[in-house]
Amino acid sequence: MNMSGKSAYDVLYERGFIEQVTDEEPIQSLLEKETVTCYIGFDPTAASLHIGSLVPIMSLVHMQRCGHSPIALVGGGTALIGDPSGKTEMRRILTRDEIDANAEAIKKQLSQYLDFGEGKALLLNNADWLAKLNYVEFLRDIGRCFSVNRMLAAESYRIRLETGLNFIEFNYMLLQSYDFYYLCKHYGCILQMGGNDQWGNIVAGIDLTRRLEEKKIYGMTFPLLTTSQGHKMGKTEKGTVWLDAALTTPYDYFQYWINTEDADVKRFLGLFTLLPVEEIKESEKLVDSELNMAKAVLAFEATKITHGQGAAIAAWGAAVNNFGLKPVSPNLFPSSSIPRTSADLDASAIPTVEKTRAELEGGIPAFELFYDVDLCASKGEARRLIVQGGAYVNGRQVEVFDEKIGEGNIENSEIHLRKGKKQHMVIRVS
RNA sequence: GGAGGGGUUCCCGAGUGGUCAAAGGGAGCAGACUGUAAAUCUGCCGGCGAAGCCUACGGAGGUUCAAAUCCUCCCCCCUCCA
Repeated sequence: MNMSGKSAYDVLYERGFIEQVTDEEPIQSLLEKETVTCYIGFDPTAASLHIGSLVPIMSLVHMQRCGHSPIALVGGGTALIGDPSGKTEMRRILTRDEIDANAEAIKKQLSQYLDFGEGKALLLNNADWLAKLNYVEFLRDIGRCFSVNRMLAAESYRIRLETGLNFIEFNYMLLQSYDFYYLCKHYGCILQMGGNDQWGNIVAGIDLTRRLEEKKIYGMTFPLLTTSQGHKMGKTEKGTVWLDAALTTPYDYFQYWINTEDADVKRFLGLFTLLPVEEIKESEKLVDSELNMAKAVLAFEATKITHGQGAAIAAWGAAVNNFGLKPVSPNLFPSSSIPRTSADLDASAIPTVEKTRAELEGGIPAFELFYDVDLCASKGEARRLIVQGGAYVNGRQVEVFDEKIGEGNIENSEIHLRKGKKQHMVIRVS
């Protein structure tokens, strides 16, 4: 229970986290009355999590805030196998070293969201127990509890049966089930949560634990997010939106969220911010372009959670500067710490490259410059951009593809480049 | 192990000797319209400052003036049989 008197179940439910639960009533009362240890697995298949993992992360945050005891399980062991759920193709099998390195990085990342202080939350790696398993013993003790018939009926496998599924992937379910059993036995974990594609794996773990321990445990899944347009979350022109500031800058992260489609704003505020639901409901009254204020708050709060208040303010400042973002009125989202005036503007988050005066001497053809500062992936693309009228220098459209940009364009030691309406780049001249 | 079908550009997918940087769709980029939204319409969509050249149709060789297309070997995937 948190201060508001809401149980974790209520919180998760009203914020839109819950897609399916194994047993609604028992889970509700459990979360109301006891300190529940729950877990979610995170795949260390990359060195950073991306926003696809944000729903699970936020769910653990809420669990912790409500006084429960989350376990974030890094799947160092299961990643050696590769989860086939929701995939149409087998994924590349990573080496042990790659996975270990990724697991380490992900641990650090999760620490930004959850307090792993003594007794508050745990961060475990299933390689610690899975890697030690003995094949024959495992088959005898665990394998015998699984019905191949039932496994084949699982949604996650059925899709793959059409294109092919090999034995290593087929075993993934057993290992994840074993994780749940292991965490239940050794850590008292009785609830596993995850994306809805994990339903089959979660249920299998519950069955296994019932058979081995005669203990009833539970599962909860989250909706798999797509935007209202059915697009996958977290993909932009620059690729995946990562949680690591080195891979996706706070500025780009902020931009990703502020570009949320109208229809998704309310849902996303519930899932990706910690603002009270009552305030989020208020935002329903916003119509048309007023909705952009709610988007600004969403972007600000989401950036704050991942990158901190300072980075969020800087990203917001850059948005005010570049896009004329309007301040959010004080009576909207009173809990948000978004700046309400542009008085103390900090635009330092605009992407910047450094150049010396000497480099600009004589001028650089515009298309080369756009390529050089990474606004365009190739010179050809830069040429097309300019020809199509999408390139700007200090707000002025570039008309000739090889127009020389140089000292003459420096204003206040800066040259401001823009690609289309949204992508800005400042050249700071020293 | 045997028989058959496949592996094409970011993804799906057409192409089966020159007209192929490769149809079509999706994604993406830009423009118009807007509200940094959606929808719609238009243009673009391998690289190189033009001609032209280079790189690309699983991998390695070969045939040919010419190969994504034909031949040989290899790798991988699927289906049926064992």
